[in-house]
Formats: sequence, C-alpha cells, structure tokens
Amino acid sequence: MLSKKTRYALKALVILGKNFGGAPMQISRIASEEHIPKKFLEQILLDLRNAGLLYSKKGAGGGYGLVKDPGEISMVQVLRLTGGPVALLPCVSLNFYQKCDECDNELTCGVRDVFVEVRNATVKILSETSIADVISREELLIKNFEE
Amino acid sequence: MLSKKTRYALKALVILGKNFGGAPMQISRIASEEHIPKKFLEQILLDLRNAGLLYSKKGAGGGYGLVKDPGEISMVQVLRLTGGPVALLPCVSLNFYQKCDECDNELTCGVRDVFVEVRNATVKILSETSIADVISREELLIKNFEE
DNA sequence: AAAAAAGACTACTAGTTCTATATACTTTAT
DNA sequence: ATAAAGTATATAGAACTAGTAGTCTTTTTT
Repeated sequence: MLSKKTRYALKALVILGKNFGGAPMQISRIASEEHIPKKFLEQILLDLRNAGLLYSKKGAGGGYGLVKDPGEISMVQVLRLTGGPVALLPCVSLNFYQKCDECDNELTCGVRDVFVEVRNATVKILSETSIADVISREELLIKNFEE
Repeated sequence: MLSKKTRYALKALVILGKNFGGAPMQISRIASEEHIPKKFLEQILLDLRNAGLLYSKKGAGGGYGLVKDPGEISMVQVLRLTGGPVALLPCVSLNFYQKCDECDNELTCGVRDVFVEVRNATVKILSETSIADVISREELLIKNFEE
C-alpha cells in the first residue's frame, strides 16, 4: 500500500500539472480542493521542491508550480521520492534494497523470483505513465462518466 | 511491501509443498530451517489451517501438512489470507476495498485508474503462480546457480 | 516602514500496526 | 503417566504514519 504522503503527492502534482504554465498555486488552495490536511501537504510539497520537481515563490501571490512539463514526470519517480518502495519485498527493491534476513541465498529463492517479475511489471507501468498521462486519463474518464 | 507474516507464510508453504505427501512436519523444524521465530510461525500456520490450506496433527509425530496439491495453491490466495492487500491503493483493492476519503469521485480519478492497471498486472502474475511453480522455479534457479 | 501573505523548517505527539513473546491449555502417541 | 506437539489468547515493544504546532524567513502591498 502506498502511504498517504505518496497519494497526496500524486494528487498535488496532478492539480499542479493542470495548472502548468499558469500562476503559482497556493498550498491552501490545493489542500482545500483535494481535501488534504494543509500542514501535511506543506511538508510534502517541500520535499517535492527539494527534489527539484517544483518551484516555490514566497510572499503574497506566491505558491507552487511544476518546474518541468507534466509529461516529463513519471509516477514511479513520485513514488520513490515520497519513500514508497515499489517492490513488495525488500530484497527485490531496486531503490530500497535490503537483504531478507531469513533467506539463506536470495539468488535461489523462488518466492523472490516471482516478486522480481511483479516488480518489473509494476515499474513498467509506473515509469511509462506521466502526470500528463494521468491528466488525460482523467479527462477521458470524465467524458465517459458523463455519457 | 508484504508483511513478514505473508513472507513467512509463503516460505512455510513452499517447504510444506516440497514435503507434500510425506509425514507431517513440525513447526519447530520449519522454523529452524527457514529462520522464522517459532511462536510467530505457530500463529501463521494456525491461520493457514483455519483457512483450510493446511491440516494439523497434534501429539507426538504430529505437525502440519498441505491439504491440497501445491499446484492448487496460488500465491495471491496466500497474500490475501495473510492480510496483505495486493493493490497499492485501498480504493483499488478487490478484497480489502476502502474509499479514499480525499477523493470526490473515484470513477473519474486518474491516479486510481493507473493503479487499477498495476493491480491487474500483479494479480495476473500472482494468481497464475502456484506454490508448485515456486518450487520448480527454485529448482531451476539452483541448477543455474551451480553452473 | 509596516503589515500581511505565503512558504520554510523543526519538533513533537498520538495513534496504529507489526513483530514477536509469554502463558496456559488440549490432544495424541508411547 | 509422560512427553510431544499443536491451540488459543493476551500482551509488550518497536517502528512507522499521519497529522499538528510553532516559529522563522521572504516577498508583496499599502
């Protein structure tokens, strides 16, 4: 399961993606539109800014905006930034690897082998999907929903 | 990430799968061979027994064994039994569904749409892979490893 | 220059979940 | 009878998560 932090980050990036090119957007606005606790969102956006995904502007009329085009930000990147390992086992994670201490030899572990496959499938989808893709999926869903 | 409970359950089922048809296997033996805390494993095996996957025999010479052929037990079944939702978002889970409270309309949520795809890919792999498959993968890995 | 708007940063707490252990009990084989 | 083994429940400790609070800094507006 993804943490709320990751979920909120994705939601925020989507709304900022829709706003890309416009004036910076305030934390409080994002928080209220997406029903995210404001103080929590502050921390998350700060992380995303420190990671170079967002710029920020202080003072009146300030706020946050995407640095890059939403098409250049992949979902997998967001998951990793916000601390969510993609893999289901630590011994299978590319970015948060940890040896399973109960395992004698992970190279011959059948369970691990299966979860390598799962991770590959997941990473494929999440690395091929950008924030821009999420936005266009959303538009499509809304269109179909209204019919 | 899967819980240790799920990991241990998978490991135990694999070793019991290798033993399928033989005499029941004691908890303490499984625990020591797989480096799993014995008391913790007790609880896990009990759950798997109550779910109908294992039989147990009390008293001297007792222990646990698989009820069904290892080819009939899928990995996804084990994950669900041991409480691990397969999906990365609660609103996407088939067996542990929960509404995302920050979401206005999940039918038009683009983020959710992507994670439905991820879940489908994961469930496909994990439902097509049985304990018997894990065992044969393991044999293959050992063969390749020894070369 | 003052005030207000907005983000930056750090610390903390409450709650939950996970992992593991402890204790007492029941059944079965010898 | 005794020992081997599973059954069942309770509980403790650790780690993590989510969220809150407070203070500081920067920028704009008046």
